[in-house]
Amino acid sequence: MEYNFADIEQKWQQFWVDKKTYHVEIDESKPKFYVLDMFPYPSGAGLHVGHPLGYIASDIYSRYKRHQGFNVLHPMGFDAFGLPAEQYAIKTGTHPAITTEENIERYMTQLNNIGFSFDWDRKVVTSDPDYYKWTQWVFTKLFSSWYNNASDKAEDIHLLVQIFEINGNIKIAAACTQEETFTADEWKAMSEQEQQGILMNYRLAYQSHTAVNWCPELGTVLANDEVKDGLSVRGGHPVVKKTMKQWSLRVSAYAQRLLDGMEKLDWSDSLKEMQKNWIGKSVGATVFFRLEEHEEKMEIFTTRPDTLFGATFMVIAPEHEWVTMLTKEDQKTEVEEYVVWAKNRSERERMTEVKKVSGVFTGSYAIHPFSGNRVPIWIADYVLTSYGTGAIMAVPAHDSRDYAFAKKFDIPIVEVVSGGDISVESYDAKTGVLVNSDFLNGMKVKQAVGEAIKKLRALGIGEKQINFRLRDAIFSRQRYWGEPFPVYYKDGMPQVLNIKDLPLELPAVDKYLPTEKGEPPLARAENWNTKDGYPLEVDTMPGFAGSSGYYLRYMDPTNQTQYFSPEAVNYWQDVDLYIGGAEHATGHLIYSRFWNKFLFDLGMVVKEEPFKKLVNQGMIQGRSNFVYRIKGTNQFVSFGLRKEYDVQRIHVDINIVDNDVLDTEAFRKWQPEFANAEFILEDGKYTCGWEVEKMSKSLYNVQNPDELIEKYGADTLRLYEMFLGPIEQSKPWDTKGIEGVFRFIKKFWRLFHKQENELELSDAEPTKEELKVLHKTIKKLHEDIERFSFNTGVSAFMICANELSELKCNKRVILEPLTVLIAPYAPHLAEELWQLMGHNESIVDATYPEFNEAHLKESNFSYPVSFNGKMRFMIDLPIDMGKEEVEKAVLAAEEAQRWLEGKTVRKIIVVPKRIVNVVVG
RNA sequence: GCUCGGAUGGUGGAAUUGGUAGACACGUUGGACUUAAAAUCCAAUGGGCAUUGCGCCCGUGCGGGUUCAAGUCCCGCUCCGAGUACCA
Repeated sequence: MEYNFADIEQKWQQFWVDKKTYHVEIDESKPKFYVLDMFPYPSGAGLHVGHPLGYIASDIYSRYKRHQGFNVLHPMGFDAFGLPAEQYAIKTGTHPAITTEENIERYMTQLNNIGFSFDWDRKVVTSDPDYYKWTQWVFTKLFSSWYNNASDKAEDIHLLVQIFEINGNIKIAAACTQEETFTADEWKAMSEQEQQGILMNYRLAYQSHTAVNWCPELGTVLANDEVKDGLSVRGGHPVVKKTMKQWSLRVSAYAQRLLDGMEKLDWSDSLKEMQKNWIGKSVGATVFFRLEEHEEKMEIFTTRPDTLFGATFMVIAPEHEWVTMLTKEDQKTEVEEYVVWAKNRSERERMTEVKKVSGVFTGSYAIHPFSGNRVPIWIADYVLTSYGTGAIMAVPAHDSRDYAFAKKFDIPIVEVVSGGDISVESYDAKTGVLVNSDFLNGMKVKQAVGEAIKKLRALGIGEKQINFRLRDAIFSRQRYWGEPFPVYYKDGMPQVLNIKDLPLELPAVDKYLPTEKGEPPLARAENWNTKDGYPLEVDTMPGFAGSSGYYLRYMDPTNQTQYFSPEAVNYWQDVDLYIGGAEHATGHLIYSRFWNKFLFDLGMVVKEEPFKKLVNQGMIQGRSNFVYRIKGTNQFVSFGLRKEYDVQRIHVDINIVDNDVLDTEAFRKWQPEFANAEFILEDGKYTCGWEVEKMSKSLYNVQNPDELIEKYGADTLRLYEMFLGPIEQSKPWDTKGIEGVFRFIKKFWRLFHKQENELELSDAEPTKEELKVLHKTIKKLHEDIERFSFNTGVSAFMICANELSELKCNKRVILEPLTVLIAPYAPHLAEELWQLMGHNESIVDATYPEFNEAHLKESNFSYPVSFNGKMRFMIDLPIDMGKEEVEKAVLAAEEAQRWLEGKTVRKIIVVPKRIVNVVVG
């Protein structure tokens, strides 16, 4: 008798395709439920065991919701633009579209082997012109919109032009990079060119000269979230700052809404925290300082206006536009040297040498707005151009960075908030009483902040101000394999294409490399112009362009005239459950929310937030194995004996290690250099060492799901991935536990079968005991699935199967509901059993078994009895017994006597249906 | 540095509201079945002491505390992971 998973799984996967079991359509008669996975980038390496983890969880949840009568949208697609395919193209000349297509095929096969309930009719591929048409279309909308801070939403750029024509930009409250003001008359007097130039400062998709993260190795610009520790996230190449003309998205306009929107979301605290930090709201004041020898006033931003009297110097960034203006003749050489040095430092150096204090005095002074004192102006690279105004007032007594700087350059440190000891270190806390601060003296920090701002406002030299760390997203990439911008240049000014000219398809190029002049690969394309001969943009969009709105396209994936129809979005609304990795916290998940809010402002989507609930699956780490070679020899010593020799630890392929025991023959064949390896064994075995590391090819610890499916079947893989541990936790992959799940599946199968693998079910009435087992399981599974505790869910199935085996229960009334219960977890197994039990329809729409409390009713409860908090014995008592009787029964119990002997009972705690604790002394 | 997680047997983990710590598995050991292997089944399995039976003591990273009762709550540490990094 054997459970033949290979045939059964094959059979049902085919059945699902033939019957279109997972195809969904709008169905007004049912409530909708939208379960989304973060779609993968189809890499050449195929799936490893870590990828499907989240997909399995979401698949279980989708199937569960379907059993409960929901119309479930559970699509899958591919984030298909990206660097690896392009790098491969550069090496081999193969068009990235071809590589991508092949990889997608492979991914789909692998995914289908796991038995997912995706509706492939809704597949979305970001590199497909049918799809990126709409990415381009949204870009044109962003280009034609500005952000009105008064109405707090995006509006059409024509409305802005109308306002300019009436009032100029004087009264406008907009998210913009425009600094100069102009009147209506001035606006009207401008040339078309000039007007377009001004509008660019308001558009939500805009072009500007900005300092960008340039990665020479990749030959492209990267967004902030694509750079970590001064290196590119993809590839780990160095990144430098460079000023270039680039497209950006004005994400910062939405900073406050992105922050506010999170409150209602059912996301993990850690993820919300990450986004909050990334958005980085800080409330403070903007203050203008007069300059001693110039008309201009220097604007600074501070979160501590209360400490104004402690400002003993000012600092501007080395890139600040006033560096030359403020530099005095005798400081010139020094300043120039410093600025050159600071600019040439790589981002990486600048980051790793944070503690190194450097700077130079300009020779100029500002005038303190309250005291009238002269305040020296310094240049230092700890002040960044990109945040605030690129200039600060330095309060060394209450800011650790200013403190370090003042100490190094011997600048006075004046305490203005009491509470610390500024002779030792700065006192940064926002508690204490103001001193040395004229009219602020005696106030608490919070009050002083308010009073200082009041005074600044009265003097007309300052204002309350909110700043965000969130930067606009740089949207240009100097690469080939991305969406072309729907943009052409007319007299040097960018214009967007009309929807009828979309999609603008990627042109053919002879090589996937920059041109000799250093232009991006698209510049190689022949006749890369509009029909009218205007040159097209040669940059392409970044990876996050296509992934920002893909969840919307799933709702109506084949629509040729619209991004998605109003009917579709009104029905599917938003994503109810989104499962994916936390690594997208500051990238995709911010961009997507921005994208959605923009479309919400346009009235196209119905929910302001796209992802109601979000679950982060933890990473699956690798478990590496090691062998120990005695240095300079070809002798390998077993783990336990390694300390007796001078050894070198070497990674060994986990596929030739079983339960940490090395297959020495396989090892000799593994790599030529080990062909003559000799082994020093322990107990006749070679035991390997192990360690949890990243899952990576180079560490020989990659587990491929295909091999496991071949050996154990998809249902076992599904259950095992869930059984491994909590979904949100990172955990090492260790194959040895899979046997236990495999045994469980076979055991489950055996409940329904007799020796010859022949179905044998009894139609007898179930016993009380059997009903209890079933209903206990129903209850447990319901609770576990709702709190995404899939590991305990699987163990509940195991307990159930163990108990039913013990009871030798093969009754239909028990096993039939159980089959439905397990269907979301092990769909192939469930379908087969369901059919064997005589059903002609797929199990996917079978009604989920209902929990009946009555079956769990007990007449007795087995009380654990503790003495002074230590559990000593159990006592069986009627469940409805009153506290006092319980007390009596416990004290009278035979087992209790030895604990009571010679002691006085001080207190008895009885918690009904929980515990009894007797306090003796 | 800051923010957020986490630490429970040989291993993965369970304990949902403060109430029997170690569910469920893996592994290990012993046994049954078998010519043998596989598969399956049974038993033991946190540490220590006692094994003449009942048993007893210790035990959830460390040190304190609250409580009849703490893995769970509070205070102070240590270590590990993730995010972030001169954000004024």
